[in-house]
Amino acid sequence: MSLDGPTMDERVPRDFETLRATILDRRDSLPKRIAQVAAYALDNPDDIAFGTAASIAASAGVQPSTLIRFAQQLGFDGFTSLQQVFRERLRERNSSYDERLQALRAKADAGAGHRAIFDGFVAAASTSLNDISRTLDDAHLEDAISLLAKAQTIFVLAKRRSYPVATYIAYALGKLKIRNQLIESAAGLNAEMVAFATPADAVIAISFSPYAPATIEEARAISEQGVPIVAITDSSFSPLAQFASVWFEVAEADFAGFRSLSATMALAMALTVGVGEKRRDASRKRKA
Amino acid sequence: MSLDGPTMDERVPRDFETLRATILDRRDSLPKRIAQVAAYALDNPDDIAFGTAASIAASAGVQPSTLIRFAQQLGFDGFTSLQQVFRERLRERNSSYDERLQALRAKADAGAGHRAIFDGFVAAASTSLNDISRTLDDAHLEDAISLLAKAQTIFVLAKRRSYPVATYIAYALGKLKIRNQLIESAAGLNAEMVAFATPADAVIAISFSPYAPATIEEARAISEQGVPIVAITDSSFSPLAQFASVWFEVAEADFAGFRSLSATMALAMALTVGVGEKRRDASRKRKA
DNA sequence: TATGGATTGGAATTATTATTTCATATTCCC
DNA sequence: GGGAATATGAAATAATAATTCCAATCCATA
Repeated sequence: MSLDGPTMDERVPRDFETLRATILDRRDSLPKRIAQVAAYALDNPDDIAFGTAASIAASAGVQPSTLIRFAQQLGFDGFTSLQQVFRERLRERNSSYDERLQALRAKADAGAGHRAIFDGFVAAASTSLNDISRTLDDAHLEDAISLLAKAQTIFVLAKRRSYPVATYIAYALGKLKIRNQLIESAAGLNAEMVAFATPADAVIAISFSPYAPATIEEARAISEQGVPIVAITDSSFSPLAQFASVWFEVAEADFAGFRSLSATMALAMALTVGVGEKRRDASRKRKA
Repeated sequence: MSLDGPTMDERVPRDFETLRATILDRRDSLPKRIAQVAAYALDNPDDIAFGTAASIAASAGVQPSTLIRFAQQLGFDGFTSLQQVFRERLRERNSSYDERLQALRAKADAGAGHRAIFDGFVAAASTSLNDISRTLDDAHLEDAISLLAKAQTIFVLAKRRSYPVATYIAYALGKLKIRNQLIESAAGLNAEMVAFATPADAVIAISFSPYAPATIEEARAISEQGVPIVAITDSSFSPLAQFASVWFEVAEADFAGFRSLSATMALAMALTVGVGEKRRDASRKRKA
């Protein structure tokens, strides 16, 4: 019999991800009942965090002592210390993304490698998504969709940083068979393209500070032709807000000098698919 | 003296928001020590969720019995049932986005309005971000960045759904003053553009199932010229994975038939900014 | 400033929960 | 198939934590 139990080189997992990896790693070499607990733990981490040894054991279909053996097998000295890891995970996850973002920025500045940069962009995106789901006004969304659903052609207007959103909108509208026109012209004919729009059409315009002058200029021109505009921008002082029939304020978090686009993307997709649905409903009604 | 204590009309708060409101409402009419607990509870909800009566009491600077009185004051029959509310809050917040996404899809299908569509896209984006932070391989990230940092010109290759990502990469590389070339040509000269690439350059190629044939064809051609490729795609069966020196598997959640781009975007930005940093470091070293 | 009621602190008590122990069952190897 | 090593179940035990109780204190009011 070799010296088993908590030997020196066996590191106790301190965070959930390490724990998860350890469990997955040993999964096959674990005894049946212990493996049963392991599977349950990974499937129901919340239960482990909050339950008592007895209640968890019952849910997992084992004895409380098996739970403790499972914990010891992993190097913890009891169920309680294993549970700490599951609780810490909830705390972490729940700690506001803003705080995490702060920490990540500091980390990246300190030169903590490229993973930190990646984490920063993920955090920025998550923060932006959280913000927009809190602040988006349902009524505006309805208004914008109604307005766009009535349009003969939807013009899509955005440059520079916002341009990727415009291309995705154009792609999605195309897939939904909704007539649309991305305002970009290699031949420098934007002004002429804009001139084709009529009040029966509509525009989705996207621009964030510092507002691309071309976007603003084209938005002004097009609004003067009486074409309704749905704008996505970042503040009520935005020049776009003045020309717009409906406008959305989207605050994207930034990291390393680049703003996230995730909130804008989500909104853009909701508008696009919303228009698609509205049109389907309308044409169904017309037939009936 | 009126009938105090747990009277009939005094509803016990079952969820955190109601509880919060109740506390805020009564804040002024509470005895000093109880108010002290109330303030602590709202400031440190996580501690209440996880701590023991004794530990929380110590942190809040009161006796354990005061905690229980606080709970009873609010209509609970003891500290334990008050604690349940704080725990439930963590569970809720943390309930996997996957489940929420399921629920939202059902809701949207049932025609629950456009807000449901929007929520669905937000949830899809969040799910994708969670997934990628779990699965991204740090070593691949390092490899890809080193490879791209050495390139004279970075070619960016993506069509259709992935095209927005390509435009954002091109924008960001441009802002960082890194020479790059987006492979898109209104004049149909893509093949010629591709032919200019040499082994001293590098490619970022992005394609998801169903893989745009043009992307695959161009990736093949360019890899045959000996140009190293960093690929972002969705499975190891992807044709892109074959041509790539380094490739990333990104699983984007979809909603209403459109996949999120948020994870891909985050990865793309990390690559871009990572390359920028690496180059700055390298040029600093050369000077020293 | 005296008095009654409300509030608080701290220890005693009770309840709950984790852990240990030991008998029994299972598995693996010779 | 026999026997050792390992795994499991169930109850006993130890530890921990919630609750209660009572004396001391505070505070408003007459």
